[in-house]
Amino acid sequence: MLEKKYDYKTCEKKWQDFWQENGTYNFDKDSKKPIYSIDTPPPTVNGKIHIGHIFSYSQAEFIARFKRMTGYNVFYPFGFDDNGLPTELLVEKEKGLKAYTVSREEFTKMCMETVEKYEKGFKDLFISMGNSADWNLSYHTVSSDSQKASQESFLDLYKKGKVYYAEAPALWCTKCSTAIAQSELESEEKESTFNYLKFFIEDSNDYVEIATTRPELLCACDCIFINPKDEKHINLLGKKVKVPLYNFYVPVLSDDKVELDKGTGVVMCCTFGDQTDTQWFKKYKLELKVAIDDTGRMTDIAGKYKGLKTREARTQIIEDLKENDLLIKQVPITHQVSVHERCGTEMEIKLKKQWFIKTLENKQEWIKKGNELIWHPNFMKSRYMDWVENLMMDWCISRQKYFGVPFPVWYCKHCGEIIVADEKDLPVNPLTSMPKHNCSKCGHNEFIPESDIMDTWATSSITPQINSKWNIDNEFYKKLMPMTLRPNAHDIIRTWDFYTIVKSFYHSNILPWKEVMISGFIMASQGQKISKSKSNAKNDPLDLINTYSADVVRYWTATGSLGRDIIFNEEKFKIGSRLTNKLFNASKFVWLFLENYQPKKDTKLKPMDKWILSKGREMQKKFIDYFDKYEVGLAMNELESFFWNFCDNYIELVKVRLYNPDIYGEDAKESAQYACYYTLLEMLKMFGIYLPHITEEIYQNTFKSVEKSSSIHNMQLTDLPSEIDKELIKKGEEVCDIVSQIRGYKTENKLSLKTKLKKVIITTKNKAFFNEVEDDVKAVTSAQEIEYLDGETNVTVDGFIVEEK
RNA sequence: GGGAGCAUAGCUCAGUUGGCUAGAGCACUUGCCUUACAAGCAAGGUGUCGUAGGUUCGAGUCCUACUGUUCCCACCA
Repeated sequence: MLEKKYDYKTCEKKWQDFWQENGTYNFDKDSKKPIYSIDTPPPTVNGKIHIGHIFSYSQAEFIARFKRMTGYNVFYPFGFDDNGLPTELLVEKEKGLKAYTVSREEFTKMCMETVEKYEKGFKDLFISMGNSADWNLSYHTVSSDSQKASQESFLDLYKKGKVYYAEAPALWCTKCSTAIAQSELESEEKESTFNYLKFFIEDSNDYVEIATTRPELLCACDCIFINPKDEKHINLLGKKVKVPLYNFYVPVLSDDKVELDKGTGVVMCCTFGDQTDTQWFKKYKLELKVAIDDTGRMTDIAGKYKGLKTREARTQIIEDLKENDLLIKQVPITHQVSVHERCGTEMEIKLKKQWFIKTLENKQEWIKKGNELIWHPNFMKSRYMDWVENLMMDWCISRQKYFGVPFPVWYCKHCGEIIVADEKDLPVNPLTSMPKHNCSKCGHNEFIPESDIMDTWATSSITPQINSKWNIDNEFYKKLMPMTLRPNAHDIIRTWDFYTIVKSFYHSNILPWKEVMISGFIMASQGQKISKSKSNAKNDPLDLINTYSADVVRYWTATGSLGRDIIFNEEKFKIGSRLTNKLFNASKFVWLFLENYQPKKDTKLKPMDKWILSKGREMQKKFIDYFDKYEVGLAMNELESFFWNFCDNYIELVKVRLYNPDIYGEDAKESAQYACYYTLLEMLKMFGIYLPHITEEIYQNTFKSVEKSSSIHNMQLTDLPSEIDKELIKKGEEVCDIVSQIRGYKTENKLSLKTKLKKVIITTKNKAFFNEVEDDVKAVTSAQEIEYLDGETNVTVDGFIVEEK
């Protein structure tokens, strides 16, 4: 028996504990069922989980549940990405210190503690959302196993020549004081100023005008460029010009990349102002002049500006240019600049020795792999393709940071030879251990450890390998790889998806997964992203769970279609609450008539009972079709509208039969019981995907006594016992239509719905069918007599009886 | 500048490979305490399907162009 009211506050916790204790969602290693594996992205441990995470993770979770209920042994691990820059930034913020102010050991310890604290919070939140991951399969990218896998991955690439150590221009964040990768850039619109400067021509009183937004780089100027087709400036070619304030001379060169209509059509080249400068640097073998140090301050070559932050230097230099009559004019502009996604700092370019993974040389392969993958929705593939086609640099994986996976690398102090660790010694920390052999090149035995750590993505990009026990359990690896599905939001296609494809290809020449499912973003009202800075109590996951229940929050995450951004709209939560309330009440009601009922296969069905089964079967098919396309929201729409139809039309039609077997016969009751039993059971299973708590509560108190399965979530979806009979469905709908018209008559006449009608005249072309269901129609409309006419569907009412109270 | 998504009722959105008179919920109006649910039920009005062409017997759906909007990428002199 069900309680009178459903109390989510106690029930949700109760069932969450039950599932954990019973291992309801555990992966069965020995099962014979086909495996469906999900490569769940481990969330970055950098603070709070916001509603966007909940949205994206729930969508994938629905798939896990669906597959579990359709014959698969679901492998659904949940991990945490807890190493690298994001964690360091979090710890620095929390502790109010900078990593370099404490020892490396001490900082690492702080990181580990912080990570543990946050992960507990993350895990609790996902559990309280009813997430059905198998928590026994949890993993951490900073764990020893992950570090080992990550270092193995590095060594494998090293042996295959896919990773190299070189001095090459790399993107640099002066705030985080580390190299970063192209994928970690974000563009931001910024206000800036074009400063038109005078570059005097050697041995002349003439000058050439050059517009620059970065006058602080004057000291790093190597040359100036004109376009070879620039007739106005072509006579400058071969001459030298004097760099303002610094008064050294640089040559005038020409290059096609110079745009005639930008600025003055003449550009200064500094090492490095932007990506074009790095290309010119290589092409013309220019001199390296470093104006900005690792932390964003001016260097020696800046002269009097040394030690100033770049912005301060810029202001000073502009003052000085004005004073020396070298500044012609200033024009304000807005332009898109690349900033570091983690901190918003404008990106610089630095020439330093870094480790790179080759990505540029295999563009064609990345495109091929992208095409082999099945993308849900398909249009998201173009984001991947766009990214691959526009790749400019190899993937820089070394970070000048502290908390992360170390490179298993030393350098010979004598000859500089790179010494890598033996695979059997992994994981290693080169800072605390030494190579086991002398330098293979020069035989010396003094080494300098690599103190950099790896990009966090270098580890995250092998989650399929980590979870499938690559190099640990070969049989298991073969069973799981490639994984079936990678679900993630569209913002990390260029990182997670791309890098994982790169690694799997280099390691094993396979795709890491067969399919990817890309979910959208949650937007605040005006179509703005809900970022951490914009999240508030109104959309805080915990508050929402408290206010509406986890089931309702889950319901909300199933709105919309896959891949599309949706606007956060609280209305959906209210609709979800209504749905759960209705589901509970409908179940309670139906079970008034199902206590001690045992469904019989040979039950003879009345037409409307056949109708609801057939209509339900039709809905099931659509539901499954949508799930096959990963359209979890559209699948739920089908189920939901069927359910309301079941309540408002079907239950109303048969309730009199259920109440009164003495009048309508035991057969009529049994027929309705049969249809109710199966329809409700199947609906509960399907709703269970979205609303696991309330459906479990209902199941445990009702169907379990008959069905015996320990949890509704361990059951299989089964076809309703009926064919899809389109004719029958149509006829049944005509009955509903007639009933609705009769209700309309009562409403118009301000009558109660139970008012008895003297006579109802139904016009239909399906008189025979109406004859069969006459009891139901009479019961639901309180009509005492029904007369039939042949023609298009219509109904008239001939009088009513108002009973005295 | 290149690419992608979206544009349907006041709001949020469905509308499958083209096929009856374009749907749902919310909101709004009116009524109903009906032996599950008043957090309920019933009934009701609401549309140049962004614009302009095209294909077709037939277009919200396919094609072309345009407009608006969001996102991705490039552009940092």
